[in-house]
Amino acid sequence: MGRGKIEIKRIENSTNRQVTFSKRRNGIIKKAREISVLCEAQVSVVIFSNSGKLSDYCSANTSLPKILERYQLNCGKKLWDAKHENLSAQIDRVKKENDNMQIELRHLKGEDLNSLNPKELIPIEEALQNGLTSVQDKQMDYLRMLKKNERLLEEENKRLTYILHHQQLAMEGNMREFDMGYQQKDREFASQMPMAFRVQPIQPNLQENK
Amino acid sequence: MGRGKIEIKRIENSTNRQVTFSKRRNGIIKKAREISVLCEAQVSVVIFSNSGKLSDYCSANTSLPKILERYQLNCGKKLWDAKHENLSAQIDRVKKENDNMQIELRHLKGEDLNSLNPKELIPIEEALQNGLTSVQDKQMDYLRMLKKNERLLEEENKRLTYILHHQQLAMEGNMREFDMGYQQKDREFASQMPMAFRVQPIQPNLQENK
DNA sequence: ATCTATTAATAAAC
DNA sequence: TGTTTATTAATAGAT
Repeated sequence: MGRGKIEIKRIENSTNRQVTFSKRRNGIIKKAREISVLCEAQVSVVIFSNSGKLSDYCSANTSLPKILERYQLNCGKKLWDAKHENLSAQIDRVKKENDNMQIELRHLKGEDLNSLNPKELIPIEEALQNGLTSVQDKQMDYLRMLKKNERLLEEENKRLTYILHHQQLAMEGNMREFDMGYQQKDREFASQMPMAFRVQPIQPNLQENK
Repeated sequence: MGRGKIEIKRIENSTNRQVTFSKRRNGIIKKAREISVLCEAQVSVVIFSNSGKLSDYCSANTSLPKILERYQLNCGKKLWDAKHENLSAQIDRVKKENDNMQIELRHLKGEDLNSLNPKELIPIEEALQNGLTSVQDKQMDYLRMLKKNERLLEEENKRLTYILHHQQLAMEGNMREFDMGYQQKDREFASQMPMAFRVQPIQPNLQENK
């Protein structure tokens, strides 16, 4: 059907192939639509062109998943069950892991101990002892850190109080000597103050382990 | 194309419909084969007749699952993923549960404590204390039970030794008095022995909590 | 199923 | 890509 008869074999001319694909694809989809209407058939057509372009048709009142479901029921072939089984197996695996952890957790919380014999209690007791030691060590660490910060802050406090006191004294002095000129006096005050008591920024390491 | 033109609408005559279905189905599958050869296309056709009969075609060098896989990749539509999504969601849920338990377990075992602040350590410490108390209580239970059984067994031991001793004495007596007839003696011996020392079955309750 | 008149599809050209 | 047209292919109705 066309200007000449063609053999059914790969069309070598790429343009021709592309054109023929387009026409015939439309033809097939038209035929599919027609048979589905004329004969109340459920039809699904999926076509990938040479270049990877997808075309598909599915008769009205149904869907590709429905047709595929019916396909599986009808001929018993598995289309996606392989994946399905993989996922199911994975669920089982993870659930089992879950159960084991659940049991371990319950035991560590002192539940369901009656299902254990005396020998099985020993490693649990050890784990609890170790855990408790670790947690209490960590708490001690925090406590020490807090104490240390407290000490630092107290020292800082003292230092600031001391400086404040001296500044007040100095200001009172300045007030009295106001008539005499004060530039010289200021410089003298600064050089007399010990290094350790000059105001400096300090950063207590409250979060040293973060 | 035929002796007369037909409208594309349901064929009412059932025989006609059946015949037309058969012819057109063959036509579509032939066309599918042709396009796949002429244009190197991948084609899948699935047709269910009105009566439920399945016909299908899939181009050579591929398979329906492969085409469907490609279909999903290509157009993103979900074919069987609705089913899989349930399973995937379930996996995610269980995995998350898993992770949480894992973290809890690690904390109880004294690991990864640096990621916790001091307030978060408190409930963990309490859980460990409670767990430890429970486990040690249970161990004490077992210990008490063992001690109790030991005591019972010791008493039983004494009782059996006592009976054995008396029987030996009696047997020696019997031997000496063998000539005189022993029926009467036997009955006398039995009535003389105190109730408490007659052999009785005893069942130490080694597993009283099972 | 097979036949065949007729319509439909389409290859090649534009 | 879309249209045209000569030709082949598909098929409706009959057998």
